Amino acid sequence: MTTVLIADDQPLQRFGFRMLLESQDDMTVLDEAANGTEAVRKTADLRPDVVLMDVRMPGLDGIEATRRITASGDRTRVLILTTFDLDEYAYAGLRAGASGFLVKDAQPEDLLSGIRAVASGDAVVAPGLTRRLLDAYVHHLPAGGTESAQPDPRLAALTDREREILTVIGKGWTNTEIAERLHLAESTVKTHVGRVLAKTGSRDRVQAVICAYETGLVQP
Amino acid sequence: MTTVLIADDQPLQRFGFRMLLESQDDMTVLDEAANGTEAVRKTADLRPDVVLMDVRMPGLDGIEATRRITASGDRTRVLILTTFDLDEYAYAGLRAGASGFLVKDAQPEDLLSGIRAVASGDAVVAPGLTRRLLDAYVHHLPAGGTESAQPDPRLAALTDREREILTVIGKGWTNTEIAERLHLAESTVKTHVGRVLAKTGSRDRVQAVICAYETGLVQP
DNA sequence: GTCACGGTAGTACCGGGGTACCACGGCCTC
DNA sequence: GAGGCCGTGGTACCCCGGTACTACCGTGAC
Repeated sequence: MTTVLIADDQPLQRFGFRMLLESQDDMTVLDEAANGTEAVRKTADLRPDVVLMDVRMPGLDGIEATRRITASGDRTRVLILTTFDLDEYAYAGLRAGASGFLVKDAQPEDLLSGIRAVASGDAVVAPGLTRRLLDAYVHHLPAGGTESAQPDPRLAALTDREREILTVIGKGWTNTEIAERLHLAESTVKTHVGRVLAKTGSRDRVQAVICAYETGLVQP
Repeated sequence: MTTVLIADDQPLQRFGFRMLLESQDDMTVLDEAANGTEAVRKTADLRPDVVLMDVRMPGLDGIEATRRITASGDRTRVLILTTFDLDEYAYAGLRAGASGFLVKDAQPEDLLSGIRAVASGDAVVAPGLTRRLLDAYVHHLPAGGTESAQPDPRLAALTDREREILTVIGKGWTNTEIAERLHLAESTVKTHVGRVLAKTGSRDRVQAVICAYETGLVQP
């Protein structure tokens, strides 16, 4: 019997998860949490096998909650769920010690099998992310540079992080949103944005967005 | 007995809604749709009382699907659900003929009562949005009439001048530059820009640029 | 005539964006 | 060890962007 704690700030989402999990006879939902703080506390109290963790939550977010739970030394595994398949969440989540990372796009059966996999000590990553995670980790290695497909010279000077920043600028995120969603200080975001503007020759973020579209970094 | 069609691209979300609705003895879920096209087709086939419509869906989005459903003259009511309380969706959704607009933050009971309200002909709007909607509608009433073969619904409500303004915003011009090059006062430009943002559902000019690219008004 | 609408223009206000700095830790390469 | 790059963070400052509200004029519809 696998015991699960559901951490999500949306009541409807929790309801759906609970219904799904309790329809399985090898799973029990011990409790629910509406934010990261609650998740950490209830995990310490209840010692579930798996915490189903949403990333975006008010107060303490899912990533930081994951970090605290895995740092506590408990054998509780964390399976992170997010609405979007944003790489940054995956990196942060896995670095924080999560055992798995799924997008809410998943089929119910995938979630269930993901929970079972995580409970038994395996790791699980959403299919669409696996390749990009590998790419990113390969890129992290010193040898990595066979990538001659640099599309546009304007992007050549950007570091990985800066390219990432440009991407989310291209999605219309404000500095505050970038800071929140990438777990950075707003001052750091401003530093990055400033460097992106300088390197791409953009006067402001509007021109940076245009640059992102023109270089194909983001697409309509 | 209220019949409902669930339109959402996320299987887990659909599952949650279905479970919630079918736990009520005055509601029946006729079917589910994973995108806007499916939603329109199944609505025409099944004639549900209410369509529970997600905004973000691949292919045809919830707003456009809503427009087609309400334009068909059926008595089917559309209740739009979105993850975020973004005003732009609300404006566009209600302009498209939706009978209600709720955020997924809502309590399950709120969703249920919302469905009942909509089914009985009432309108329902998420509490946090009501005030802002009223404020916006004091200015310009919903645009009626002229929409026909407009490529993108978000541009439908724009006047010629406003479309022109959006185009140059998409070129990265500042308000000052627009004023100079179009021989206008900067205050006039601001007025136009403000209306463009409201009508396209953009929070700021960055999102307006994205809108311009996504609608094809400007191209990379 | 009057009403609605589009285009123009103004004022006032404020918050976020952008800049200019500086600083520190980690890592890699001489 | 020294230097450089990168990512992170901070402070202080200024200005543009966006909003709210008001106003006038011309045109077309009724």
